[in-house]
Amino acid sequence: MTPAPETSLQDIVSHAKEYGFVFPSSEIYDGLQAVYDYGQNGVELKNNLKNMWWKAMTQLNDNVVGIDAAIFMHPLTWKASGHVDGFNDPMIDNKDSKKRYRADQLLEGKAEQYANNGEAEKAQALLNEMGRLLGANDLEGVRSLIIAEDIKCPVSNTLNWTEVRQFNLMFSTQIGSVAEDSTTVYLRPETAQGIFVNFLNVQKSGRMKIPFGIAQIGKAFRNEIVAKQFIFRMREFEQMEMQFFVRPGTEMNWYEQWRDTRLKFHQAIGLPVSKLKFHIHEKLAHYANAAVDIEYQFPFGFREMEGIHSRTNFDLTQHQEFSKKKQQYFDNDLDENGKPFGNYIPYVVETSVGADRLFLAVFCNAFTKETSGEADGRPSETLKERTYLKLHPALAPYKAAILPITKKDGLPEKAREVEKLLKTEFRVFYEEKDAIGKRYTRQDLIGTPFCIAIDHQTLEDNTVTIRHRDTTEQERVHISELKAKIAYEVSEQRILELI
RNA sequence: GCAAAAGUAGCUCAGCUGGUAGAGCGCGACCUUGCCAAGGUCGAGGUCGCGGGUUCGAACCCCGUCUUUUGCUCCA
Repeated sequence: MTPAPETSLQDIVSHAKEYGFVFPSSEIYDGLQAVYDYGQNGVELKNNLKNMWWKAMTQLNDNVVGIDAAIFMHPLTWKASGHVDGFNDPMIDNKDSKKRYRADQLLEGKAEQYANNGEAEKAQALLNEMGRLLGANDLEGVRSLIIAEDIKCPVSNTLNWTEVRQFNLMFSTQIGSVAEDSTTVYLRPETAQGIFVNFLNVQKSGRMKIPFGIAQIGKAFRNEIVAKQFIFRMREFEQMEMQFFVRPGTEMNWYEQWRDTRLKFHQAIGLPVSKLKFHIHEKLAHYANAAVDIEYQFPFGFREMEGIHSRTNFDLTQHQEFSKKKQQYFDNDLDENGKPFGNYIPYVVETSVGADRLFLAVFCNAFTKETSGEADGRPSETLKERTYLKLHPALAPYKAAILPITKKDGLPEKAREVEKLLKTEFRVFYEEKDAIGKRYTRQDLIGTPFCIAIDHQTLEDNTVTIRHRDTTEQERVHISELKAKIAYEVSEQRILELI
C-alpha cells in the first residue's frame, strides 16, 4: 500500500457532506455563508469529542467542575470584557486603492492637521462633529464629513470612498417584547465571560479552594468579516473552555502545566505529534501575560486549534469594577511566614479549544486514501483505491456494524440476536442488503472500526468474524466474547489514561 | 471588499457553429451471489443556480444577480 497524495480541503468537505458529517447551512436556499450544520454522523463524532474533553477536564481533575451558562448575558458584561468598545470600529474603504481605514482615525488625522496649522478651533469643531455623528451612529454622516473635509486616501489620493460600515464582532438582538422597553443584548462572542461572572457562585456553592477550574462547552458567535476554510472559521461555533483560578504569582507554573496537559489530550485522541505544534504569542492581548496556541497541520497549513492563555486578573477585576461586587477570594493557606495568603483577586489560566476545529482536525487526520496493488507490479487494472476514516474507535459514530453474509438461511435472524446483545452498550449498525464487500466499504467511509459478519458457521458454533477497519484483517471470535472485546477497543478509559 | 474561474441527476462530469438533456458511479425493487465498492433485469431522479434580454427556438449568446472555489485584502 502506498499513501495517496496530500488530501485537499476539497476532499474533506466533499466527504463530510457525502457521508452525513457536515452540511452547508440552509443549502436549499443557496446556503448561508460561514454557517454549517452537523449531520447524522457528524453530530455523533462531535458529541464524542465534547464528551472526551468534558471527562478529561472534570472527571480527571477533582478541582475542575463544569457549568453551562446562558448565551445571553447582561450587556455590561461586554463593556467589562472590552468587547463593546474595543471591537467596534467604523471602517471605510477607498475604492481605488482598495485600502481600508478606520473612519474615526481619518478624521482625527485631519483635526491634527488643523491643530498643527494653528487652527485649534477648527480642529475641535471637527472632533466634536465626529463625536456627535458616531454617538448617533450616523455612519452616512461620517462619510459625508470625510468627503466635506476633503480627506483623501493617502495611497490613491482620491475621494472615492465606500460607505462607512461598523465592523462589530458581536451579534446583537433585543430582549423585551415592546420595542421601547427593549434592551440590546449580545450573543456571546466567547464562553469565558459566563465562567467569570459565576466565579463566586461556583466557588462558594462548591466550597472550591484555589487552585480550581470551571469548564464549559457552549456556542459562541462572531460576525467575522470573511469566513473561509470550511468549519475552521464560522459565525456560529462551539468552544470548550476551562478557566483555572490560581494564586497570583503561581500562574506561570499552571500555564505550563495546562499547556502540556492539553497537548497530551490531543495526542491521546489520535492526533499525531508530527501534526501538532506550539505557537507562542509574541504580541499579547491586553489581558494576557503569556499565551500559546496549539496548532494542528490542517490541509491549509498549521492553524490554531487551542489557545492557552495566562489572563492575569484582568477579567475578574473588570467585573468587580463594573458590577461593584467584590470578586475576592480569601486564601487560608499559609505563606512562608506562616500567615494566610488572605484576600486577593485570583489570576486565571485559560484553556480554550474550538470544538469545530478539533472536529476538523480529527476528521482530516482520520481521512485516509490508500491505493493497493501497484507495488506488486500487477497491471494497473488491479489497482484499488480505498478510502476510510481512521478514527479512534472511541470517537467513531458507530462502534460496530452487524452484517449477515447473506439474507437467507436464518442468518438475518441470528444477526438480529447479535444486534440485540450489543445495542444497549454500543451504537451499532445493522445491514443485510448488498454484497458483503460493499457493506464493509460503506462502514469504512464513516469510520466504523469493526464489522461483525454472521455466516453459516455462526449457526453451528456461535462464532462470528470481526473485521478490522484499518487493516481489513479478520478474526474469529465467540459471540460471548464480543461485548468485552469491543468494549475494550472503544473504551474512553484508554484515552483518559494517556492524559 | 477586490480580481479570476466555475455552477447540468445524490456524486463526478459530457453535451459540437443555438434545435426542448446524457454517461459512469450511487440510490430503490427483484433474481443470482460464502468475505472486501460482484453480475443480471427493472426503476426513481434534472423547469441545466436564479431573473431578465436576443431569437421562430437558449444548458449554450448578452445583461444582472446569488452561491462556490482560488489568489489578494481583512481577521479589530
